[in-house]
Amino acid sequence: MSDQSFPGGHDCRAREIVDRVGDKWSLYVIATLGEETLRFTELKRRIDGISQRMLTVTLRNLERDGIIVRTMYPVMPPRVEYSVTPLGCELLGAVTALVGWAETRVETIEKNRAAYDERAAEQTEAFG
Amino acid sequence: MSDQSFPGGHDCRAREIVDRVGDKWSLYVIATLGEETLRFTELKRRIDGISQRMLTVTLRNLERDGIIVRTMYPVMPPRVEYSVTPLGCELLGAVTALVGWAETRVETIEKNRAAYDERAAEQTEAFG
DNA sequence: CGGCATCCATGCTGATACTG
DNA sequence: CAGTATCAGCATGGATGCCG
Repeated sequence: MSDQSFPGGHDCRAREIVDRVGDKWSLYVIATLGEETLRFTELKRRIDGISQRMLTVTLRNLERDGIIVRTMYPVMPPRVEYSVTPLGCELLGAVTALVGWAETRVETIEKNRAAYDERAAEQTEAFG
Repeated sequence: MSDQSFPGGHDCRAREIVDRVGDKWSLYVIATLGEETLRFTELKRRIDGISQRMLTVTLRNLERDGIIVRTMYPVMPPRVEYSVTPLGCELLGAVTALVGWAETRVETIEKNRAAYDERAAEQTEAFG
């Protein structure tokens, strides 16, 4: 129990990092930039559904963590490129594993959910 | 672009699953139950900081997905045990990888953040 | 193009109180 | 012990408008 730093919950700093990486958009930004360096607008186009604001916020946070790097070219119109750092590349592996798992298990989980909901409905029907 | 189901964002069902698993407490519940089967109160005690409500909510969601299983013994006082399913065990690997990465990189990331903030402060100082 | 500032809706979350 | 119910606060996130 003492050699496991995670479940015990002592290292809340790791906790914070996982929260950050696991927030609504970070995984997608990381995965998308993991393929190739992209400009802001192109990135936004690829992560469909993300708002400009959230892309900006997510990018800033990841940049601050050193997971991605922002390269600005002082030209008009502005040209800004984002790419993953070596640190971000490490993370990419874990992210891919997690997302890969989710994708292969989508069907199973949706089936589980449907079954669960059905059982719940039966309960309501019987007692509600 | 067509063979990558994740960054393209077509499979929003996987998206939903990742969101669920990546929410505030799920990772911790999964990781903690990954070690051993536990009762509600003991689980709450181990995941320090979680409220009773959030533990219940998180547990229900994970149970619905089939990631954990709930076993209730109809006795007084009530005895309920939670454990991970085989499906949850699969996830455990990815979770462990992600959290493991976060733990080994805590120092690096905090250093990155500090450096970033310092640069930001310099900017403010110079132009603000 | 690549942002930032503002406003506002949503909902996640925690605190509290109550139950079988 | 293992919850449920309710309420309130705050963070998250979207929409809009403006700027270099």
